[in-house]
Amino acid sequence: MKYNFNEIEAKWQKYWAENGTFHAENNTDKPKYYVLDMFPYPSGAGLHVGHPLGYIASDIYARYKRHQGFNVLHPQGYDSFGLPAEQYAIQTGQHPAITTKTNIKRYREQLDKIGFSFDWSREVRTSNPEYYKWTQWIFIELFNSWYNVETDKAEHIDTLIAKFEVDGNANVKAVCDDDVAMFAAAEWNNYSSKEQQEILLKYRLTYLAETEVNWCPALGTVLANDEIVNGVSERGGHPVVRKKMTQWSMRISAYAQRLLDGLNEIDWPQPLKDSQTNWIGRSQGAMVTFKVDGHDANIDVFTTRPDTIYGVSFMTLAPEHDLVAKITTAAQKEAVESYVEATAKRSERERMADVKTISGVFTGAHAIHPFTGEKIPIWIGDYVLASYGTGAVMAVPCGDQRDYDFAKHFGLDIPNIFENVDISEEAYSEKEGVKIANSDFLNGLTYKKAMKTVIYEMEKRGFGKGKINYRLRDAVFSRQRYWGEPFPVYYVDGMPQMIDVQHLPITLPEVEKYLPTETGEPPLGNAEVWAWDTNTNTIVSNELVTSSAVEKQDNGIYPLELNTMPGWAGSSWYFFRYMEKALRDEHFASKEALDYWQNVDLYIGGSEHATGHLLYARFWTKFLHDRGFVNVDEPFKKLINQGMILGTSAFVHKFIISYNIDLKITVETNDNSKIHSTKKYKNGKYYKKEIYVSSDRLEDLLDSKGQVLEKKFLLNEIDRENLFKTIEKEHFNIIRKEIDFLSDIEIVEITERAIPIHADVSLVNSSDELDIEGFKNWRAEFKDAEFICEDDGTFKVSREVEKMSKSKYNVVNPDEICETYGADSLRLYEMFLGPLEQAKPWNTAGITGVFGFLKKLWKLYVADEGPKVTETEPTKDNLKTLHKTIKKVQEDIENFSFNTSVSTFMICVNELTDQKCTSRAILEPLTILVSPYAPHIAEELWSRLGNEGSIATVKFPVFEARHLVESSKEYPVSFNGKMRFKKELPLDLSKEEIEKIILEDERTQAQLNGRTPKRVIVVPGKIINIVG
RNA sequence: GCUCGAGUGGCGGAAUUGGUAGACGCGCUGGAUUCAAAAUCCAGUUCUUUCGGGAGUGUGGGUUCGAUUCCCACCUCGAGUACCA
Repeated sequence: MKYNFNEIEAKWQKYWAENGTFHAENNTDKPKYYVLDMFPYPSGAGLHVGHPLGYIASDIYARYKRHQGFNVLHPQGYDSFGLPAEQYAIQTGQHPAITTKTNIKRYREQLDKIGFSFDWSREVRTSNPEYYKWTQWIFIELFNSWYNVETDKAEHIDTLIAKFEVDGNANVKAVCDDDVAMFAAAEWNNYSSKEQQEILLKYRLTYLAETEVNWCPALGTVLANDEIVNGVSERGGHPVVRKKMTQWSMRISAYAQRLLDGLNEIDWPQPLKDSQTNWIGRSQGAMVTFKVDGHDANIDVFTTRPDTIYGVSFMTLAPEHDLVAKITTAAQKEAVESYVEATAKRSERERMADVKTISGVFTGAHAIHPFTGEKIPIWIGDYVLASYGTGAVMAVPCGDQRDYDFAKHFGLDIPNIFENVDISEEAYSEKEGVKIANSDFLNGLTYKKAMKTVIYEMEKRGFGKGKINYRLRDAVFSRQRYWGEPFPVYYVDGMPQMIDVQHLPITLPEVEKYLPTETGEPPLGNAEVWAWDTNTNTIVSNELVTSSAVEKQDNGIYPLELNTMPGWAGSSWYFFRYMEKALRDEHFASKEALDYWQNVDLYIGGSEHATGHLLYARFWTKFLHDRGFVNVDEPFKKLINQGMILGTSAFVHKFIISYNIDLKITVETNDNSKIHSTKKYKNGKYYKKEIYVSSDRLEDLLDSKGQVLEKKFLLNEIDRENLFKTIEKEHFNIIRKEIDFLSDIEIVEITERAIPIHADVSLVNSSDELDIEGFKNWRAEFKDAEFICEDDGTFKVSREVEKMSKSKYNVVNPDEICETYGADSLRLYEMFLGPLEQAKPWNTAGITGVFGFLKKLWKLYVADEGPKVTETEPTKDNLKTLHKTIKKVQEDIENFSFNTSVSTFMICVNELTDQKCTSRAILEPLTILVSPYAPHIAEELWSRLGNEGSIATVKFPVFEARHLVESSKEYPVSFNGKMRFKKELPLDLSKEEIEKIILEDERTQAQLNGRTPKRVIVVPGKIINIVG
């Protein structure tokens, strides 16, 4: 019987679905193991072979853990809110919910074909009200929380109010806005409710504030910092500008230190930890206050080098700094204003692209150096960022290259405060290896000592203090989009109010259009039924809202929030939702479920989420932990980044030869004399011939960019000759017909070039040969294409590795692979390509290797006539092969080295085939070993061996070392470290015995050629090395 | 610029604490089978060679009996980040 993979795979996929084989238990004595894949966004394009890589790896691990006796949770779901569905809705009017549903259906079909062991009974979709009810709930809890620095965790806002009522805010240590005013308990108690709410907003973990945001006009929404790449939007690459807007923000900055510390507790790839560390950007230094001369104003600066304070010779403010307008002198007013205006006009991208140009303007004002009392000029310059620190720097040109360049450019002082350091060429920015000079009480001190001393001194004198600054900004949480979670928020008198939890979910309203309103409000502004009735606690028509200010009456009906939540809202807690299966309406997950499953043991996904999803998910987990809703502090214990699968693009080379011609015309006059003339035929017109040339004929003629090398002919002599014959036939004959008296045609100005064109990879076979007919029929423009082939008549394409994408015609669809080779082949091949973490190119040609392996595996169990497994005792060799394989495969899975275990299986099957093994004692355990990788064939063979039920939870074979014990070893014998020959020797020989035997060997004598060895190194069981 | 990661046959890659470099697979070459093709099977396949051997893991040095593996310097490619005071 043949290996009929299509039949087998369909059969077992059906079996698994019908029997709920992979449903995880919530009540069991088994140890738990939670394997999770990063949340997929169901895009319209469907999956290509690159997408399932991580899913296959996690599936192998999940299946392996089941064989090891674990209760495995391996769920899957969809991050189904998001921009593409909405963009599509804007273009077509199709409701995003419908496209999303269609896309999910397609995803599911594709995933099912690959044979994953997902527990679909726990599926999650972020756009389902049943799910986002709890996203809204978390938002409300964040609103009702503040960050207590003393306890170093989030607490309910009530504990803060209690402190205010008793003590005011003077002694409250909280993470809050910079601009909170001090008040006493009595004042607090006398504030109006609105005043109290305004103050509390400055403390809440999610708060409404006017912030400078990244506004993307093309997308009509704001973007978070991690959604911008190189100054343009990550999706679509549209320009982004700075704009002030009232927005919901998340006080993630409160968690900066804990997010940093937590990295030490988790098993994540170092580059990913590094990028989070960078993003959080902790820097230790001091906050120093400079007085402005002649004004009642201070400039606070943050510096990491307070030890260099005596080197300050000027200050620079960001052009956007609040003080700029106030302190600028009349004489400088015009220059400053035009500079500020010019900077504001420049987009963020321009500013970033142009790092080299130094620009700035003197304000005319001076600051007072806090130690020396000297007057130092205050400048503005766009190298100072408004959004970092205080938007102002104390410039120390001798110690900072940017300050140095600025000073040089504008001719400002560069005092040297380093002992024996030359700063005539550049600043000295090293911290170590130098002593401070010209700095009064800091003279002679090293960096470390000077830091301590100067901070102590500043704190004593009251104009500075030690401070840790973070680059991490609070995260903007509002999006001006339709397809996202609505906020459970309505507004009374401009103040946000939370809707009571019992009335959730607040479901997304229907709208006519998915675009912003004419007045520039977000798409929800188009909804007609989008107001909150506090009497009935229902959503009612907007018309019922009365403006209390105008009509002086309050009917209890208020407008709802028009923004929606960002994409990362739903994905920041979904891993907890999978734990709960039954009572999803009552809680986001039950206490029992949370206690049992804890957190994700293994998380596999791409590194592109380093500073987005993976940071936000950690933030929300820490918050939920602080408030006692979950009992873990980190969501993902171990994380692996799978590498990208790249496409192997195929190129055909279009060779274009173009030329002008001169015509020699002979006119016979009446008197039979002849006039010869030469003229350019149809001025400006030239002839062009396009032809496709097989890539082997182009070799060495193209440079690295695919351009034809100068002055070189692209084609060999014969090809050239043939080509011109064709040209003559096609072009010249036409000309000859048109013009009488033509005596000759001369070709002038020949240009040749070759253009590589992507050909669809499905038109190319494993030997890089193009299916010419297929190519002609592929697109209309190739219908009449002509080809110069190889001598054997084939046409070869050239190959290049690129990102897999539609536009490069190198996308490979997993469905087709499953159809032709089966899901088991796909799974094995994805793993076989190379290490999980590395980027690697896909080339469908190679899949025949693993496909052949599966057929060979099948033949070990099933002969043409029927089953061939016997009850015969296994031989020693059989057992050795099996146990070698058990050992290696187990080690490989535990090290996530899946590519090497596929090789191991191949070796195992090759050996057993050679040994003609038919023994059940060997072949039965082998099915279990293979089952995590190729589950369908494993199930089929397992059942053909007469077993009942699924192989999924059968115990993994146990490795027994005794089967690998050897009595002899084939020693490699090296001379000066180079292996020259091998010799089989018993393993129980002593070093001396080995040395004696080996020196007597005639091959040793031949190698030594009469010399006496200086030394003989014998490592028993390993190697023999003879030196001399 | 800075921070990470990686350089091994024609290609994907293997080599577990320093111990036989190139496992396994693709491709290629030759052969068997076949009317023919596909499929299958067998042999070979790092380079070089006067067929004894010699060289060889990005380059140059070092440590060692022995280095793809450890150390130093450099080159190339990839990823992330970018005026962070």
